[in-house]
Amino acid sequence: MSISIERGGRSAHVYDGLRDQIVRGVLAPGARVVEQDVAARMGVGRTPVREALQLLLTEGYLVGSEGSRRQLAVAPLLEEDVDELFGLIADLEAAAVRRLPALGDEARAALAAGLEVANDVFGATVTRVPLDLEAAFQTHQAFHATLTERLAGPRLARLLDLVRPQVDRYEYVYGALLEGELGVATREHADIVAAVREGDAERAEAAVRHNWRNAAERLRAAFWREAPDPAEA
Amino acid sequence: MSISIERGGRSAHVYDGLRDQIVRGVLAPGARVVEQDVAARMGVGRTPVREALQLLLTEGYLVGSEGSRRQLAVAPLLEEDVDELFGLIADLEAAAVRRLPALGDEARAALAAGLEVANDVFGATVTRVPLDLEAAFQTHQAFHATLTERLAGPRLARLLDLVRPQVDRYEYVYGALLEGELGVATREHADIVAAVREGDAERAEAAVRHNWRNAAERLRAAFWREAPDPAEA
DNA sequence: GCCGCTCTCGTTGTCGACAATTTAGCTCTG
DNA sequence: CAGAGCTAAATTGTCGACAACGAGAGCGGC
Repeated sequence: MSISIERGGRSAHVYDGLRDQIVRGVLAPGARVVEQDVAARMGVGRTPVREALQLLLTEGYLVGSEGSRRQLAVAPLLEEDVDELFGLIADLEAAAVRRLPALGDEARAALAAGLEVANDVFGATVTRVPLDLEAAFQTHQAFHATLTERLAGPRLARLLDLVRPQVDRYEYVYGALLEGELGVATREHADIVAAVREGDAERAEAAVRHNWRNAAERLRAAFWREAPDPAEA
Repeated sequence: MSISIERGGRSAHVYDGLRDQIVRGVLAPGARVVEQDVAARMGVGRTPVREALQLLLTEGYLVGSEGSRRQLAVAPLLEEDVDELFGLIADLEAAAVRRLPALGDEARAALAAGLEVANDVFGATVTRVPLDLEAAFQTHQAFHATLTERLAGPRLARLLDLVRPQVDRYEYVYGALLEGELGVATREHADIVAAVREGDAERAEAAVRHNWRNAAERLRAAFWREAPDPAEA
């Protein structure tokens, strides 16, 4: 799914479990995270936990209290971060899409086809009632993963892996509020697919930016509507 | 040299020491890094070393051999990475500069003034003979740090901190080869300063991209001239 | 009753030891 | 002499223990 530590050690297991719980809100923003508790809960020693925790800290899922002694807590979701975060992911995906001309013709066609399938799956998921939020979340992730996985070089892919799950946190927590508006996202995705198919990098980049800007707008509207001051740890 | 020194833990000490040695080429690309060796050399246990190593791994200074067991080595400097890396730092700085209008008038003036000073210091350093490579390296870092430190939000600043030192590796190793061409960089910086002073975000962004594109070009020329195949771990 | 102090507990930082697994060298055989 | 198998060293993953530091509760003084 994401960066993941690959080697099937306990570190990776702890990391995956904690990250999942954070993204999905099981571990609430602001909740304290204690090494020993996690170790006991996961059935491992403190060393793998420590390793996973450090990774989660550098990736921004956890924040450490200032001081020589780090006190870890789940990073809060702040409205003022939405702009920067969504602007960032837009810039990064735009950078990936800009490399569209570097792809060969048949590779580009394959990419467009893959994107179309991914968007169809996403569209089918979000129109089903009742909405399966988890499925919508995953199929949406799949679309954007498909978009960049063959366009981004290793460094850019790293940054995308770093930023995207943080965006996912916002999308997941507020996904339920956006229920009626997910069809719009499908149409925006279709614009991206069309631009990719034609190999028009400039238009594709614009479509990507448009998509993320609107996503941020939708999200902020939901913020304001539901939770004027959500988590101010 | 960075702000990060005083957060006293042995972890930080090991991290700073190793990163410095990698950026400055003391630890050659491809060199293996063994926990116990580092621990013995730094006079600490393996735990802080392990922590520092993991950080250096996630930041891309080290690469791990594929397999269940991670074998760490200093990441190689490859010519084909130059494009992506410099394109990435250009995108990120451009994203920061794009927020220029969000700054107030007096803050913008202060930024322009600070940049001018930084560029003057850099210019004075690179025209001195013989060239003090270390000083040139640091004053160049200082200019770009000044440019983004008040424009970038925390997330963007994180990504910049992540990418910039990797660019620095290339600049440091090949800085000696660029000796005669550093004056050009000073002029490119002056363009950035002028655009910032006038608050012209678009022109500033273009100047930033121009600067990095040229830097990549200069670097690649040096690569090709001196080392057709430098470090292929 | 409120404020400050102390003391205990909680939590993290660090280390050494042990186990597992890979790697490299060595020997034996064809 | 070459190759395969085996053994030993090297290196990493993991754990439990100990020490240091901070936080919060309880206590005493004002």
